[in-house]
Amino acid sequence: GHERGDGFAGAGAGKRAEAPAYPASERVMEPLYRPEGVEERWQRTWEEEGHYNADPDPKRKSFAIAHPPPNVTGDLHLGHALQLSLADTIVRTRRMQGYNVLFQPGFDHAGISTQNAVEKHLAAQGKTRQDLGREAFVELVWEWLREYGGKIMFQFRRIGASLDYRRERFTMDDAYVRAVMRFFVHLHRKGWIYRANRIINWCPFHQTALSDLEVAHEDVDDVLTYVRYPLADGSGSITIATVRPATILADVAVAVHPDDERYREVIGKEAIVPVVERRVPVIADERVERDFGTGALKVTPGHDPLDYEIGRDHDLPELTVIGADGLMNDEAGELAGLTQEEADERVLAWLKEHGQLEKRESYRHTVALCDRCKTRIEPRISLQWWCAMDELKKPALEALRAGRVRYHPESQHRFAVESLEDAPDWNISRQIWWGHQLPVWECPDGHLTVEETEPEACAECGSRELTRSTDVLDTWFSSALWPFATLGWPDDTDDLRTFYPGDLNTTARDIIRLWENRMIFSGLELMGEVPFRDVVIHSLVHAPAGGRMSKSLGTGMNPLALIETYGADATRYGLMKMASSQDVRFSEGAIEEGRKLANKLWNVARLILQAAEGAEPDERPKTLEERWILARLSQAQRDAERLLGEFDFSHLVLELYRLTFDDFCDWYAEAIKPRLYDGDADARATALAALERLLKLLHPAMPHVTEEIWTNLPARESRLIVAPWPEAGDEGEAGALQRVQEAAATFRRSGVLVPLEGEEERIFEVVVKPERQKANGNADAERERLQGEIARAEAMLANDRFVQSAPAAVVEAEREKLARYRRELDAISG
RNA sequence: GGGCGCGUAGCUCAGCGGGAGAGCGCCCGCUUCACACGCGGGAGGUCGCUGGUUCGAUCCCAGCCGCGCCCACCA
Repeated sequence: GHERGDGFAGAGAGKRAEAPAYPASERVMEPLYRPEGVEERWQRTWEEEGHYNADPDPKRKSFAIAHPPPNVTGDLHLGHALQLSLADTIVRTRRMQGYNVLFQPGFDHAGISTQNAVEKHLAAQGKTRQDLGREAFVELVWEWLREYGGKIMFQFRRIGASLDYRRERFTMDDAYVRAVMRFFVHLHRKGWIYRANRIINWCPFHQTALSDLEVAHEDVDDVLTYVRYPLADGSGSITIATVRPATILADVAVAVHPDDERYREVIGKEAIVPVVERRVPVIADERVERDFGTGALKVTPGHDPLDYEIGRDHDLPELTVIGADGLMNDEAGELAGLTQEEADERVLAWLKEHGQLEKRESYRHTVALCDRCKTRIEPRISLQWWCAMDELKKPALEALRAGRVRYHPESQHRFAVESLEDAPDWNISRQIWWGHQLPVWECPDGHLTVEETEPEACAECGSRELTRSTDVLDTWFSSALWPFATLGWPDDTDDLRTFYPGDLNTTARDIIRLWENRMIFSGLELMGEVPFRDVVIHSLVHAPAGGRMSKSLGTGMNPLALIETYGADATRYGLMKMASSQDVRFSEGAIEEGRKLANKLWNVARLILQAAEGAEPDERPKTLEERWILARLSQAQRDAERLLGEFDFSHLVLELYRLTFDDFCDWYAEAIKPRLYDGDADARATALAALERLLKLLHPAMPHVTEEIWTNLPARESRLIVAPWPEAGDEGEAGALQRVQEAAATFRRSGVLVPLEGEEERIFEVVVKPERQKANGNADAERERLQGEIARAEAMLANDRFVQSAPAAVVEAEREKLARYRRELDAISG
């Protein structure tokens, strides 16, 4: 019963509208490029014309990205926007290169996270989920999804992400639920899913078990209490240190390190636990830290993970004095019903009264918190479902080690491998209300039957009185299936055959263990192949002042607001520019830069289009600057392809900026201006061809402005979004490129004309502006600089050790530099 | 405690063995028909610190100092 969100009014999924009427002639190209309206129009048009659609086609090579499904309750944040920008840039390039591209959208039900959001909302009305009851609560969550799901897809569309929105999937869709059930049953039949009573992370607020990965850690100021435990034989006492006096009631031993000289005599004796006056053994265990506190540890297997381990190994009983709600339970005797803090006070009072409180000191340490609600985690022994990892992770590790999945940057690869190697069995059951209920049925005799759908009778005793487990699955259990459950698995579908395995996954570092590794092992187990070849770990964008961006801290930033101000193209550009190292501070300037690039493109297009009315593009260069710009475009294309292959988006975008500003506008456009004004047909034709190439290169990163310009080009019957990516260009004019670039560099530095040997000098005549001539006034300073350079180069070349040991090319380059400096100096002086 | 990453111009960041860079900001000059959201010019840096390797180090190595993120059962 999930109604799909519809981002645009009237832009129904898959509805194909008539081609929109935006004839070029009716469009006025104003001097200032304004993205408002333009972007939405193209987003709608592309979608309506079906350019985002991915349909199985055996004749074409396919390219697929299953985009990470966001949490339905969340707003689009900068991380999403960045992720979408990166992936969409690749996707659009592949589409132009002729691939049958699937960019898969959808949502994650995000179990505890969603439940937490809805509970917060209820709390604001003074209600709890218990007030509603499970059924009504789950219905309320669905209502939320209907409200927010559409919002998020609207935001995805608004950044220009070319996802196939017809294929929107949700991890709670009926078909998806079926896949999740199949996965559970599959693993259970293999014997890899089992039920066990162990100490787990328990959130007293959500009243559920959590996996280790859902636990956050935080430093807090606490108090370390030193407590004397008398020895039963009256031979003295042993002092332990604890931050949780209330748990003393559940102590079952005191442990010391076997090699600790101080306690040699005590091992094997009995100590008397305060308050409850229980006699417990003093045991030796190597896991006790001699340097901490007194070196003696109170052992409380019921309430501490380490103590639990020690207790198991020493066959100690497991006592429990704290209940599921975090309050003291009936076992705590007269403290029952108290909060832990209250119980702490009572225990401390008892200790003081009996002279067993040695001292208290302030102590800063890290505590475990529920990642969602920040409630202190209560380690608790509890019966939960587990997924054994030993067999499951083997093929995944093999695939990672063999490079069948590669992480970018490579440094993350080792982390992925190591964290998978270390992955312990996975606690997959949760006691929350929102999620996939376990496909486990219990009869009155306690037999469990595991089936994908409700069985008629207990598999063991035939009883027909079956109750379904109320536990739900860890949300990542279902996310693990995303790359293929979205394509119809467990059925054998055309979609699966066409688009699985996919190519790429983009994600942040903190998701590697939660998601990436799990998609890899489940893909291998169920599909027999890894779900993607490459994983791009993108930057984490921090607040401008540093630190995490977070709505609760007030340091969040809404990408939609940026899009409103700067446009989606500029926002995409800016985010990619920022995506350099692993953590990066948000800089609005980067987005402003993107806006200027869009405006620059717009204006150089105006120049060419105004002058080239009626011309046809012709990519046959006649002059030096034409040969040069076409070679330069080819070079830029090669660089762009390489950078995309390396997933180096920040350099890609830098390269596009330089290409546009420095080379296309400042040099090429300036150079051809006089010919353009003169009505030179060749100049117009080549300019149109060059502009087309430029637009194609820029389209994946900045789709809207480029498409908008494209429609204004003469005789454009196809959309830029599906225009063929240029053939790897001819760079035969690399010589011209180098000559012009060199001259350009020289020219810029010195403001002096340097004639090109054997070339027309016209290019410089046309480029020269009055201001540049004036720059000659600066010749003294320039002369001085050149003289310095010459002296430096001469000294270097006079250094025998340099000449003999430096690579020949380096020495040669230095000679050339010296010659050039001398030429330049002559030019100024001469 | 472990892992990853970062300290380069006022700010955000490129560069990572042979001339210290970009964008923004700042200063100067330009409203001539693509763009003043522009163009040209300029100031501004012991490239975190200390050692080492090298003919030569911002770049490689080691050690410090500072910062961020992730992980971690010292109660």
